[in-house]
Amino acid sequence: MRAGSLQALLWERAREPHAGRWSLPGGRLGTSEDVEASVRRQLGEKVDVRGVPHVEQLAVFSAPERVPGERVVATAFLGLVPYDVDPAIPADTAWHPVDALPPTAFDHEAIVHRARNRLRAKLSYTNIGFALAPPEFTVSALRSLYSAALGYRVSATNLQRVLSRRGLLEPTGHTAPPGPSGGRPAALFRFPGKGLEVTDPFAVLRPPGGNRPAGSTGSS
Amino acid sequence: MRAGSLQALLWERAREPHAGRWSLPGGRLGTSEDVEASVRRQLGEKVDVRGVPHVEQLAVFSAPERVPGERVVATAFLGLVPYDVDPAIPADTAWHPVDALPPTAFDHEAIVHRARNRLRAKLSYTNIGFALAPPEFTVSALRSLYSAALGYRVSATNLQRVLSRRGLLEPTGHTAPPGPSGGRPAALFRFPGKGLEVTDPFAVLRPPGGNRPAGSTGSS
DNA sequence: TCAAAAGTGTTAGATATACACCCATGC
DNA sequence: GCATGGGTGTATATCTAACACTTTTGA
Repeated sequence: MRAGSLQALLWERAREPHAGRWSLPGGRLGTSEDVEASVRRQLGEKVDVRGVPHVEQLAVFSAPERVPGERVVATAFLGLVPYDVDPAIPADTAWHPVDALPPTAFDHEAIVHRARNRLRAKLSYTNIGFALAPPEFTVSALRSLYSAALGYRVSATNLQRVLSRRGLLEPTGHTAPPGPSGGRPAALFRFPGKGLEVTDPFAVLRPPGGNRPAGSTGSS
Repeated sequence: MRAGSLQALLWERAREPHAGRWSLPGGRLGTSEDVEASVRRQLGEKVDVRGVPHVEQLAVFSAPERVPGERVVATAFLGLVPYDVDPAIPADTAWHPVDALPPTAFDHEAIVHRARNRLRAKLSYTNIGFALAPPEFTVSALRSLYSAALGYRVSATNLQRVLSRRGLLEPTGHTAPPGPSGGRPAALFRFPGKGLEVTDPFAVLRPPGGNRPAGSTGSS
């Protein structure tokens, strides 16, 4: 997520198969780590990205011919980095807009699009924005973020109201200086939580009584 | 799903490790099949359940010590069978209520609970009920199904209205005969679609315009 | 004083639950 | 006729998008 569009970090393959095409960073699972630990390790070792605020499983891709040669089963992950973080990445890697990917290797385009859909869905009913936003931000910066990720124009007015109602916007008391052409200085906010929370679990078909007890999320 | 409660098909382990405990049906992935094909094959071969209307990936379980001995990575699935189907299952397998499981092997209890949570969520925003209901059903039968799966009392009145609005209830024109104590005969309905569809994708934070084009689901 | 950006008040629409009331059948 | 289960009509509550309007700054 940078420069006003949702972007994915891809790595240009030097060797066959699919030399010259772009692929997602990844690697083999070690014998003493689980898949999430493995993803975080690969991100650190291969593209030097650390401290990713949120990582979650997407799906297993296992079609027998998805990769030439011996069958490879991949567990795909969605990992999110705040838009103000710009890690030093190797020369053969680059960020690419998710809506205009270069030629990709294997089934990695499908994986990226699946990740995008997951992100879009969770922006609506969770606090997942915390993983894409800097520690402090203005509502209009958040509006740009949501617009870029969702693919349609989001109103800052209503975004603030919806997120405030859910307790996802905490004023820090600070303000950001206005731009060169003036304007009222924007208040700065933060996300109160640091982990993923489901904020609107009963979007429809809610249980009777309408009472929504305070802390009732949990995902087993 | 049978006898008024959500149930899972488990298999009693005869051998160590975890002999006597109950485990989910499963097995190794073949070299020429993907994970979904493998799941359907295992269900057919091991517990003689075929034609499962809906199967979906849950998550990968990969903790190094989840199974004694050599590390085993499992891709867990949620599979649903209509409540009127009662396949002939082997002697060492049985249906168990998801809310009162017997001692389970490995991390299978966590997997079952995760599956239950996934089902509960999707009952609210998809047509996943089609996989649990018979071809034709009354609204009150559907009410029992939803109540058992969700764990709270669902009103038949409102269930009918909500599902009708979404186009998920199609009258067949037939009626079911009343019970021995009388009562108005119930109309029979069917689910129009046979595959999973997201019916309420924009529960919150919907895009501007409010126009929800007819066929806009898709999950990549 | 004016333009620009931020933020608030208010309205209207959609969707859901709750509950009262009517319908059709068996005894 | 009356009990029983099925189905509809009608509030009411909640949440959201839309939009007008006010606030605060720089030139």
